[in-house]
Amino acid sequence: MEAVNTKPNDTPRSMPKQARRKQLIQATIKCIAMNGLSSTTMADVTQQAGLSTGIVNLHFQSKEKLLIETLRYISDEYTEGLNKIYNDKSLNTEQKILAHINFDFSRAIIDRNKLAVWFAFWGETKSRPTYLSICASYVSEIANNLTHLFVLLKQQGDYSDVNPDLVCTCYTALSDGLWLDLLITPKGMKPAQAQAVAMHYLATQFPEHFKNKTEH
Amino acid sequence: MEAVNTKPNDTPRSMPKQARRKQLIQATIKCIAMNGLSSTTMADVTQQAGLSTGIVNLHFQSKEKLLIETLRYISDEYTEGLNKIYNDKSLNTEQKILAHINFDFSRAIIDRNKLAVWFAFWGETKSRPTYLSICASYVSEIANNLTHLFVLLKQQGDYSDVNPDLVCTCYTALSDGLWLDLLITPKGMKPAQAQAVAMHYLATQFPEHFKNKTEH
DNA sequence: CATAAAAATGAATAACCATTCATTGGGTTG
DNA sequence: CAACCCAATGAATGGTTATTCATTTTTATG
Repeated sequence: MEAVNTKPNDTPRSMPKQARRKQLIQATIKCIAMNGLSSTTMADVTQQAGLSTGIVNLHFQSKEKLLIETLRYISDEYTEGLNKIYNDKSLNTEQKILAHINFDFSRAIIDRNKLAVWFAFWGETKSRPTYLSICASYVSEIANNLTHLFVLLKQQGDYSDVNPDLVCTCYTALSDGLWLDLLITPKGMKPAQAQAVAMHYLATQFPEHFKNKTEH
Repeated sequence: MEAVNTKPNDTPRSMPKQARRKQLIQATIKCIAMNGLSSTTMADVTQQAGLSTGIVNLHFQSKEKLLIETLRYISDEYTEGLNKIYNDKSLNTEQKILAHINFDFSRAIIDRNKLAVWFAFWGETKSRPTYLSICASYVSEIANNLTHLFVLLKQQGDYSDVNPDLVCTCYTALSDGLWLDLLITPKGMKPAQAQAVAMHYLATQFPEHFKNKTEH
């Protein structure tokens, strides 16, 4: 999913299947951000992609499947970014947690188009088991990895009162809530400020590591 | 909006206008929770309410206006509940903050039907200025009141390092993020647990007041 | 270069959906 | 109880939308 060339300028027929799917998914993200999930039509998506009417059904069979793949796309982008950090042997525990925060509030992630897509799908999870299971699975994957980092960091300081599970739940919820602020009060909440709030919380739990580190 | 009798069993014609509107809004909430905002139709809503086809247009003019009133309804329910706490002269600052948390995770608020509605509308804010302005206004109203409570509490202990604005932002985001957990991982996250996480954060800021208070 | 395979097109279709409005009938008033 | 008012009804309407598939265009093959 990562390495595929997606320049829509290429002669259309020269694009491999996977790239065309990616192009359509990205068009879908733009349409959901611009018009809302509830009034995103197939015509909107194909027009946004600069392609013809039947193209989505050709590549995804149905609108519903396109939407599922769109959710999977942003989920994967998020978890893959984090997994790269978790698996980076050149980083120690503290650095991995810092990288995690940086990633959570990086350009690619807190892009308001994508935030709108996240919330739109979250709003539908109750009625769509498929959406729910995609969300539930990335949530638990990240929770496992992040909790483990907190377990490791706990051993590196005077942190006997710290509960890694609790900190993971709290940090994750906080991060999601800050995303909401970035989405609905873009004037009032800037990315750097949101990141500082997240850092503030981590500093309450791991002061020896994260006090006075709001800029990294 | 509060005191109106809504029993749909009443002889239909006997219900005052306001009550019929409330009935339709509640039917809308149920439909959004059951089918998602994107596939909630006028027919769904009127059927859910047990009324006839044209009823929504009679009372709300259009579907769009029904949706706006539905968002306003859950916003008002939330802010009115909090304002009652803020204005309760029988509570001191600490008790008001405790009541605030209790309210944030009370049955009426964390009902998954309503959570689904919140997230559905949040997902549409980017494309609907009306939704955005409703959300932005309740957010700022609550932030003002809650920040003020933190300012007052700061004076009641050794809290010179506490930043009330930051704590308000952090608590609010945390609370929203915990709502997401309650929505998408209902098996994993229980209301009492979510409330304990919120309390855990407040205890980091106001330990003299909130340590060992996870059950209230 | 001819031919086959694959990808893309877009007009046509059938289903769906929000809205309208002529009609119905319960409630109120004098 | 008659006459009026107005909430409610639901069949009809016109616009929208997802999906299909016969046709066209491009790429790959020998």
